[in-house]
Amino acid sequence: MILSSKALWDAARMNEVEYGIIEMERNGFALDVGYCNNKAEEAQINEQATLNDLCTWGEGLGVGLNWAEFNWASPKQLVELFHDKLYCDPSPVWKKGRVNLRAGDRKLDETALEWVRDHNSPEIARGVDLLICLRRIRGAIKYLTKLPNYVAPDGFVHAVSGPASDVDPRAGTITWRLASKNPEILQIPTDKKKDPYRIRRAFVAPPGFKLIAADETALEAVIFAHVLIELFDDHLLADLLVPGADLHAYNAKRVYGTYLKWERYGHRVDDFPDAAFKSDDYPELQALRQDIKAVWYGLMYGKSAYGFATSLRDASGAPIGQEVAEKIVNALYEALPAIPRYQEFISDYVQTHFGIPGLGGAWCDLSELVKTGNKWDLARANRIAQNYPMQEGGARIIGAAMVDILNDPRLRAVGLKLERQVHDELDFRIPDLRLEDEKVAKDLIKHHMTSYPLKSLLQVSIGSGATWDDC
DNA sequence: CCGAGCGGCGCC
DNA sequence: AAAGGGCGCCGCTCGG
Repeated sequence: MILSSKALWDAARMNEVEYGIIEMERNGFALDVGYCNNKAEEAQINEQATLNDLCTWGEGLGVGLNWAEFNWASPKQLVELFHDKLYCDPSPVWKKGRVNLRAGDRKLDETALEWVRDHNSPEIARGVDLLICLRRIRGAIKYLTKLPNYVAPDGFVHAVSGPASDVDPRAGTITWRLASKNPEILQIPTDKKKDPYRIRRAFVAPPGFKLIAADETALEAVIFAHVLIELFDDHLLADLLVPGADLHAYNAKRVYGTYLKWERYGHRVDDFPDAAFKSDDYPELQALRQDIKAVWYGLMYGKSAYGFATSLRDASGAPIGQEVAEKIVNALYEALPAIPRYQEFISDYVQTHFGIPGLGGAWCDLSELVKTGNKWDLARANRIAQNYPMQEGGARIIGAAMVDILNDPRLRAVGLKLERQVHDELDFRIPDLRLEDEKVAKDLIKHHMTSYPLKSLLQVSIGSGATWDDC
């Protein structure tokens, strides 16, 4: 077993997590209905304008479609338009990987649409941009119009959250993460580019309260670091996840500089200080840091050079290709040798035991996939197993923190209420207090969120404000 | 008319 | 044939 020592410790808490979830659901959260209505109105006006533009664009194409009847939300009609009428080559890529073109698959999600846009005339590109814009607007309208419907008579929204169980109809997951529904508060947009209407500004502190949001820093990476210490006594990753260190800058320097010997701004990439990789003065270094970060998280989810070959782009926007992708992945393995070591360990473990335990001891059964003898099933089992200990571990750690916070008499005394759990984030409301009381509450929250017994260092960033967006 | 299946997309 | 883990919701499509 990898980490069963804490299994009992966690089992004792899982009951309490159930109570914490119920309390959280009962607390609910406040919603600024006026904000939702105003923004919905604004979005609907933009939606109509975009639809008009699309209609005009369509008429200019001369492909003989009935634009009054055309449905821009229909995948079937979009395929007909772009591929049967406009003869655009089908995109080989989509958001989560490659498209199986030989099987006749067609994708027109945003990633695929961008590929179509970049491989066709400016006229077609304009339509693609309008369509992407329309989808963004409609995505926002969905939340802005439906969220107010969930406000209960007590003035709060009470979403449903829960852990996975065959007999439990509540939302939940195999990794013991929570899910949420009615409404789905875990999926509220946070990326400004994707959400110009700032939906999180509608998640407000009720009168007399303030919101606090506390977020575990790089939670799954910290758990991974712990696992590497437990398994191999390898402390390198843990040392890169302490205050002052920058894992992704380290990786960018080692991979692109030390191993690939790339230069930027006339110097080897590894000659720059870590801080340069976050500096607006060096956008090319920022881009390298972003890329290696994408590789990092891709690897965490089982992605391989095959996938990076098309998902990573060079400066001109072209896919980097298999050869460069392999170089980058191999260089990252050299920079952090415990990664391939972990992958081999997990692969062996899964073949021997037909499953994988999480950090907290939950068992993930993979026997169906392993025992078929099919190499693709086995590869899928390996991908699941690579990630499972971290995702399950994250759920346990945040669950334990929830319990400790809810049980803390000092936090109860100041009236702290848990509103949401977003996998590695806990959101609260607290009565408007004297400043020093708020500081005490924040320190206690931080304490409980960093107390899980790991050999690596948990860190928390915490913010407060009048809306979730401010936090 | 309804439900299943799926494409697309938001979050971590 | 397959090459990125875990979710929930909306809209479209199609068959019963």
